[in-house]
Amino acid sequence: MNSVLSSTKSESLSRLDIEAIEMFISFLKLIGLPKSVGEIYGLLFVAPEPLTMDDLIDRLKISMGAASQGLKLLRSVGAVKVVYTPGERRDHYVADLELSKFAAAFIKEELNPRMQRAMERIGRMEAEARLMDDDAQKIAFQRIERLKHWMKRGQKMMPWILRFLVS
Amino acid sequence: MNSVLSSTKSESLSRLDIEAIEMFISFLKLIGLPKSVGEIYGLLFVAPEPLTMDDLIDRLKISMGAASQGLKLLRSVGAVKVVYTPGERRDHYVADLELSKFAAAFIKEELNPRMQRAMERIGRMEAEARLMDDDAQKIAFQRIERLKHWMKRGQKMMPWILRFLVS
DNA sequence: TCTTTTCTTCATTTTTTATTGAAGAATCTG
DNA sequence: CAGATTCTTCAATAAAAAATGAAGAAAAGA
Repeated sequence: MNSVLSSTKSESLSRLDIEAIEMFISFLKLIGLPKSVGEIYGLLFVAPEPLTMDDLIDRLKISMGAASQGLKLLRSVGAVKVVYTPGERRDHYVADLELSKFAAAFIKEELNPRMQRAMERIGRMEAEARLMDDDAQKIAFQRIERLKHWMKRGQKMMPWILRFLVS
Repeated sequence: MNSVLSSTKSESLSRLDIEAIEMFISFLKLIGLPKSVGEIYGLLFVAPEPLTMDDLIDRLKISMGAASQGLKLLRSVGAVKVVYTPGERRDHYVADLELSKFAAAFIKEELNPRMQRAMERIGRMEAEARLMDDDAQKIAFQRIERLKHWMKRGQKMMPWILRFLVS
C-alpha cells in the first residue's frame, strides 16, 4: 500500500508541470490530437516517476474515459510505455522522450494514407480529362501535372524527414 | 451580361471537379482548414476560367459568408488571386497553383509562433527546475534538455523545408 | 470460483468549430 | 448623388469533435 507520504495522488500540478502540459497541448493539437492527450503526455513527460491512470485522472481532473483512451492512443504511437511495477496492482505509465514518435505517427497515419488516396484520385482525374474537348483538356492536364509534381515532391521529402527525425 | 451559353453559373460539378475538391478538403483539413476552404480552393484549382463568388456559392452550395471568409483566408495566404476583369462588376478569382503557399502559411502562422512560445516556456521551466531539490532537479533538467534538443532540431529543419518548398 | 480492483467501451452530454444569412458597408454606374 | 449591386461582418444556428461516466469486461487475489 502507498504510505500517506509517498502517495503521488492528489498532489496538485507544479508550475513546471503546467508549462509542460500547456506546451504539449499546443503542439499535439497541431497534429490533430485532443487536449486531453496533450495533458496526459505533458504530465508524464515531466513526471519523475511512473504514474498510474488514477494519478492522471486525479491531477489533471479528467475523466476515466479520457484517461483510458488517451493512454491507449499514446501507447499506440509509442509515445507512452507501460512499466510493470512488481507488487503494484495498477499499470504504471512513463513517457517515451523520443518526440519524433509523434511526427512519425502523423506521417504514417495521416499524411501517407492521404497521399495514397490522392494518387488514385489523380489517376481518375486523368481519365476524366481525356474525355474533355481539346481546350479544356489542355488546361486540365496542366493542373493535374501540377498536382503530380507536388505529390512527387512530397514523396521525395518524406523519407528525408523521417531519417532526420530518427536522428 | 453573361449570355445564356457562356454563363458558368449553376453548372453542376463534374467528376473532375469533385475529385479535386475532395482531395483539397482532405489535405487542407490536415493543416486545420475548414471544409469550405478546401471546397473553394479545389474548385478554383480545376476551373479553366476565373470564377466569381457567386459561381462558388452556386456550384458548391455554400453560404455567402462561408464564400467570403474562405476567399479572404485563401487570399491572405496567397493561394487565391483576384483577377480584375474589365467590364465585369464582380471580382473574379483564380487559384495560385503554387501549393507550397499552404505549407509556408502553416509554418509561418502555426508552427513558428508555437516554437517561439515554447522557447519562452523552456526558459521558465529552467527557472522552476533550479528551485527543486537535487534529485528532482537532475531529472527535470534531463527532460528540459530533451525539449531543447527537439526545438533545435525543428529550427534547423524548417529553413531547409522552406527552401525545398520554394523549389 | 467468487470478490474486488482496474481498465475499456460507448451512448450521452458538453465544448469547440464551422456555417448560415441578415444587416449594413463598400463599391460601382448612370 | 441616388440606386443598384457586390461584398463583409457577426450573432445565431448547426455540425463536428471531445469529454464524461456508467455498464460491464478483464485481471488479480483470496
